[in-house]
Amino acid sequence: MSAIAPTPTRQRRKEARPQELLDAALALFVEKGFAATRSDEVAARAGVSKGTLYLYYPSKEELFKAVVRQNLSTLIAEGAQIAGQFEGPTPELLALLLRTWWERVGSQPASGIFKIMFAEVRNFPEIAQFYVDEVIIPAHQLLGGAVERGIKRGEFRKLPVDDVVHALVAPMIFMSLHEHSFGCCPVRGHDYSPESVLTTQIDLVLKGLEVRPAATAAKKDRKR
Amino acid sequence: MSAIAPTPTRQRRKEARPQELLDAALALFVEKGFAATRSDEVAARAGVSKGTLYLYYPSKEELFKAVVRQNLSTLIAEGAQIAGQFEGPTPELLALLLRTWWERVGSQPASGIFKIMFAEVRNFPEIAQFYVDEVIIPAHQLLGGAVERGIKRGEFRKLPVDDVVHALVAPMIFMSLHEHSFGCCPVRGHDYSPESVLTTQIDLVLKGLEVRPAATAAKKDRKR
Amino acid sequence: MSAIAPTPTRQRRKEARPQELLDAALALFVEKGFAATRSDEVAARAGVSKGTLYLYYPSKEELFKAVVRQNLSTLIAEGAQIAGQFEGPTPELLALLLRTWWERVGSQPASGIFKIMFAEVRNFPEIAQFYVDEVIIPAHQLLGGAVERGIKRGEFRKLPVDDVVHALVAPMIFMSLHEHSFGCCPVRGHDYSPESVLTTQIDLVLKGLEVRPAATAAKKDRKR
Amino acid sequence: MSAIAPTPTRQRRKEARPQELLDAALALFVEKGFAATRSDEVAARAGVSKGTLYLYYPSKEELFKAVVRQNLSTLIAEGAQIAGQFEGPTPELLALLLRTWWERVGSQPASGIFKIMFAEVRNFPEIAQFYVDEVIIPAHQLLGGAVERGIKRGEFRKLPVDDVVHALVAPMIFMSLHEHSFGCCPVRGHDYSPESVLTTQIDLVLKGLEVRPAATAAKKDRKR
DNA sequence: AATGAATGAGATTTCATTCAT
DNA sequence: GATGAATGAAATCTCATTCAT
Repeated sequence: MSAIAPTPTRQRRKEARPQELLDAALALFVEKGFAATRSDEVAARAGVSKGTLYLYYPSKEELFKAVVRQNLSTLIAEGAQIAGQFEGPTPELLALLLRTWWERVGSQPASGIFKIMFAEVRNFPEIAQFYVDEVIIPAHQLLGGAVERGIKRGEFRKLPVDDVVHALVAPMIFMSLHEHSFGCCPVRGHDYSPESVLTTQIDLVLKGLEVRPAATAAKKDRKR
Repeated sequence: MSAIAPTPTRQRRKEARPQELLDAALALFVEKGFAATRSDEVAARAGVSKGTLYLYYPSKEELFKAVVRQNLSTLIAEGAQIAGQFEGPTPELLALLLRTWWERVGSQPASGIFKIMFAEVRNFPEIAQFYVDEVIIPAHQLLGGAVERGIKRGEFRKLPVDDVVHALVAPMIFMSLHEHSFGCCPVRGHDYSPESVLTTQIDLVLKGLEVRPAATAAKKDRKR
Repeated sequence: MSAIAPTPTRQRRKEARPQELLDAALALFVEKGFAATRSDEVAARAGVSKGTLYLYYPSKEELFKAVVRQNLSTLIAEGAQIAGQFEGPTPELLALLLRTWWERVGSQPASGIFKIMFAEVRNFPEIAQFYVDEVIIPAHQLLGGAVERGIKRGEFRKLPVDDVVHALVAPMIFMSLHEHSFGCCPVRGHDYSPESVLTTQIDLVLKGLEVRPAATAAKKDRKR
Repeated sequence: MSAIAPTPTRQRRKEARPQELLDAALALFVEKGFAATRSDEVAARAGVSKGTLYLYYPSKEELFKAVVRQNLSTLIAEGAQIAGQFEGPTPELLALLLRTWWERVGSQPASGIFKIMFAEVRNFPEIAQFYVDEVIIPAHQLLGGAVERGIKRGEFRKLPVDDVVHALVAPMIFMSLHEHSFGCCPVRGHDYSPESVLTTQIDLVLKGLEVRPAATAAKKDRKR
């Protein structure tokens, strides 16, 4: 039909290979962990032979690093997208950031990367620093910025910013971890839909941040 | 001197063996993960030979299960201790529960069990159910009960109990995970002391749960 | 200009290919040995792709044999050149043969073939006989003939011809072997120029062969 | 019978293992070369399993080095023994050194080490230096010393010492190489007994070294 | 009961060889 | 003819497990 000759199969596949291999590896690493995943499994899932895998990544460890890097970049990119030129009230900004994060990251396959990180960083110190620099710090800056904005604008109480960020972030990532670990084995008797957890989490934290005349309960608690 | 002959070293050690082995195994499994931990390392750390390990546990997998089971029991026992016959206002009860949990569990070595669980459950399905039944559900019942108490007594807003529990629990466990993963690689520029995080988390959530006349911000957020 | 069209590059190279491949292979086999030389290295050094190599030689083993055969032929051809219609005194003939051999063979890259032969014949029995028939025997005949000529003409003592040939040949080839093995790693403190070794070797052996009235020392030695 | 309990089989074997493995490895490395020898072959020949080999030597390369070192040390020790307190005429000393070397080294299995060295040194630079320092240099010093002694005592002509040593050594080692390479494939029609070669070599070289009034032939040869 | 030498299945990785383009 | 992506057999090495002492 077209005047352009069709890309030859070989070549088309060759270009797609790295991505196919990384996807296969991500899925398996998330499911079974790094050590328990065999090289041939990754190759098989990507539809190639064992040897081909080593044509693209010189060792299983390098493959692992490539998987982490590729998916972290995505995370970072998402973060940048999410942030930006929001104009309205800060509570709405925070709600938007958390919801968007869940839709774009937390509920996507790439969120498996969190499970991998927690499970394996201690065996890959180079990656630890990488992750801290490229994910944790930017994420904290993004959310920390929003919290500070709320405090400055008098919308939020004056609380330690980093700790608030922790309280915001932890339940989100925790949900991802759960899905990838206990996901298959539902906690019977519990109403555990991410959607609901998310909504309540936002409600709760925003209320907790809200400035009000009577803040007696918190003071008491402070004394410790 | 005493009429009681001193326990011979051999025997004394013999009785302590299982515990020593489990402790060594826990430490290593937490540090390196199940697959990456070698049997001889465990034996060496427990001060016995490889062969001896197999006298007590018939396989590395069984050793792993024993480690998890033993430490889950500990967790459960801790849970029971923490709960109890509290009489005062519910916010104080919740604060007490969270603080006690952190002191007795989260900040202790045994908290490494959380990291193990997330990393390995999918490879040990039998354990998954075990953990759900023995840890997740009891913990949720404990905290869920407290939240419900607060709602019934008119101290807390009516929010979905399970979701509130998630918001309470996640940041706590998340801190444990961090210590065991990125602990060695501090996030420079961030003020991340568990003590501070804990205090803010309690303050934030209790404020979020508090009943007040004007709850406008939350309503707005709900619409989306 | 010329009526003859210039050979197209492709074709010109095509004809040169086998030689280029054999040269590349010889160099690498000499340097690293048969097993440690990778096919792609040979191809790369010859400036072609791995696939092309297999268009010319059906396997690495056949390539090896071709390398040996081709270079053995060279050795043989050299042998023929060296021999010839010499008329003068036999000591001079021998000196000439040894010097010429060193210049034309021993000091040339092709001498690497000796290293290969010693290292690999036992893995390639077909080649062993080939080498014996085509190199060792002709060489021995050539030198043996010269030695016999000397004995017959009364220039040399009556010594076992084959053993004398060994004493003539060994130091020469030994030098080649050294260059290809320890060449890169000079024996400090030793004066080891091939030129000097060669001169002394000729001097020594010719003196040793020389007929003289008093040959007492040698007789004593014989007794043992 | 004896009061001494018999060494338990396990332990007895354990002590013998390194030697058994080194012997097996030497034989196979000499026969097939380093790269072409498979680890399990070595293990099998030593009567143990693959895994056991790695209990004693952490890699095939280390095994190779151990083989070389063990056998070279022997060589050096032998050299030292042989040298020493010889009192008689230098020609007899040289003859003794060469004969003893052949009996104790050249004709023994350990002589296979020479073949290995020539074939593999370029791939193991550390070993190259080791060999030069521990074998080549001591050997040259030993023989060089003897040659110098002869020159000083007026028994030998003044010739470049290092070159003479080369002429002495080369035919001996060359014989070893031959046995290990073409040994299985005799050069028909040639009388090639080591004994005979050795005798002639000694005769020839000692005559060549001998001091005599008329040394015309050598002078002529020098001119070129 | 305790040991640690021995085992061998299994994992990673390499590389000669093939074959679609 | 030429290419180089793909293959998979084979080699090295690891480590959970056994068992003679």
